[in-house]
Amino acid sequence: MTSLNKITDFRRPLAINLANRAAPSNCDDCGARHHGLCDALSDDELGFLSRAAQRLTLPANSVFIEEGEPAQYFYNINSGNVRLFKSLPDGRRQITGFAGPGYFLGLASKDKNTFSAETMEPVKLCRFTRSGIAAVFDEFPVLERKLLDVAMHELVLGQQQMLLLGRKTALERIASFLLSWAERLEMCASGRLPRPNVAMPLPLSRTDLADYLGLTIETVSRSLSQLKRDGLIEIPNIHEIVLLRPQALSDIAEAAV
Amino acid sequence: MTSLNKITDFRRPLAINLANRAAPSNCDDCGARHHGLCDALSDDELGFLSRAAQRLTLPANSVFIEEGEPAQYFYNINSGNVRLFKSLPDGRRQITGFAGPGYFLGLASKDKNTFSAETMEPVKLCRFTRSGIAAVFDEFPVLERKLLDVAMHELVLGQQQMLLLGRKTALERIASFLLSWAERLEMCASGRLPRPNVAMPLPLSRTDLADYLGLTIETVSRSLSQLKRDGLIEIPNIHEIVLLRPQALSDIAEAAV
DNA sequence: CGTGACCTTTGATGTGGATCAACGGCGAGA
DNA sequence: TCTCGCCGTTGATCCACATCAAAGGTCACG
Repeated sequence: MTSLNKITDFRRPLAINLANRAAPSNCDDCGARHHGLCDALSDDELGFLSRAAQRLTLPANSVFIEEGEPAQYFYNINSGNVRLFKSLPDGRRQITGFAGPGYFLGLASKDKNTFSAETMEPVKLCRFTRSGIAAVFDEFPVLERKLLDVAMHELVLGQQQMLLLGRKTALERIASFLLSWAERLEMCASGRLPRPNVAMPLPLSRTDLADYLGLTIETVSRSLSQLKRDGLIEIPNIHEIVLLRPQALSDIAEAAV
Repeated sequence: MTSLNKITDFRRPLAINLANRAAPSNCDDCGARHHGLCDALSDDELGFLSRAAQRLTLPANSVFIEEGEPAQYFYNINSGNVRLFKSLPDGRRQITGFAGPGYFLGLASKDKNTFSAETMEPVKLCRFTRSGIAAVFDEFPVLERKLLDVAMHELVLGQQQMLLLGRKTALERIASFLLSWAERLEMCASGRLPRPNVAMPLPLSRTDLADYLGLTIETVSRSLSQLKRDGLIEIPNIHEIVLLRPQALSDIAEAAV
């Protein structure tokens, strides 16, 4: 058995992502509470799942799902983060979401992939064949109910992002993003605003941020600088942000009048 | 039995919409092929469904799902079209999709509605309670597989729209929209480009178009005029458009280099 | 057939964010 | 420690689209 074929241990977070952002999930290392399918699965079910996948390790910045290519596999991320995006021929890029440990990728593609996925750091993931994942669903119909829930949550997030991209100003986009990122990291007290004065890890380059928010890196940088000038955030270093006044950020994000 | 409680005849198109645009579907009048759940349902199943809904008739321009309100009901549209949208407090609006006969609405909302829905013309629809729709799912698990398929298609459409809103120019947005609308109306030869020189009904105001594409009505009007000037489309009247050169439109929409 | 309300189109002007350009900070590698 | 390359920041300028304004078009209604 080669390393590529090593059986996956599925007793790890198994949240679902169906092409996009998904329910919050963290890797074994971080200690945070996990969400997703694993909550619903028995040991037997986990064992069954584990017989259907291959484990792979990918270096940083490798594109393992390419838009337009035949959709052969489904992936479950074990560690590391990936960006999901669509591109235009002239190089313009729109990041449609980020996927971290526990997310599923590729389920939305019927025939050809409709988006690309690229690792942002070294990534470990499990690969399912089409028939493998179908067998999993046949065996555990409960998965489908769960998946449907997550897919519908994805639709809600997609609508939020459409409002952001279609109608919000640069500053509103940045404020909205900071709050939604805090929510994704479960830094919000019971679904409300994030707690202030806590350093929030932000493992995204300015380029990623710009391509996610439909802006340029210069505008992203300027908007962050303005929020810093106005005392709403602090930027101790490039990969951390401290939210000083979450309520003020929320007022900007939602264009409170 | 009041008219509101009249039993629905579910022997009509029953495609699914989960908050957004959905798989193509047309009403009984139009004669086009229908997609969706009805393909998968027996007469018994349709009968079961019919006992779970109320039928309602709404006038034009009535908002029957309001963002932020408690999510009590699910709806299945029988006739007429509705717009789905999110708003900001200052009145900016983003239409996230349109739903026509056969579409389901409200499934994505867990607690509060995350979007609003407004009729664009007089609309007949069926209303399900939360427990009613749950019973339907318990009775016919096949529905869930179908719903999952449709939800995933919705995610794909959502990603397309994010690319449009985040990275495309006004002209590219209009061209993309015209092609996707033709696709929705099933005017495309086997999933390819729409047939040229056929009048395409376009029952949207310029305002709706602008709010869907993240533009202003003036920019929409100017872009359509330019396409007309360049000989790519004709506009016989405000509610019809003829695509003269679909390939050229596609080149613009996809920013072919 | 006239009136008025509303929508669309077109033109003139304004502006938010893109583009172009220069500089600075930081980590890798010799 | 120096240098190089890559990012991120900041400033100057530009431009695509928004905003402001006005003139048709269309349709309902008396």
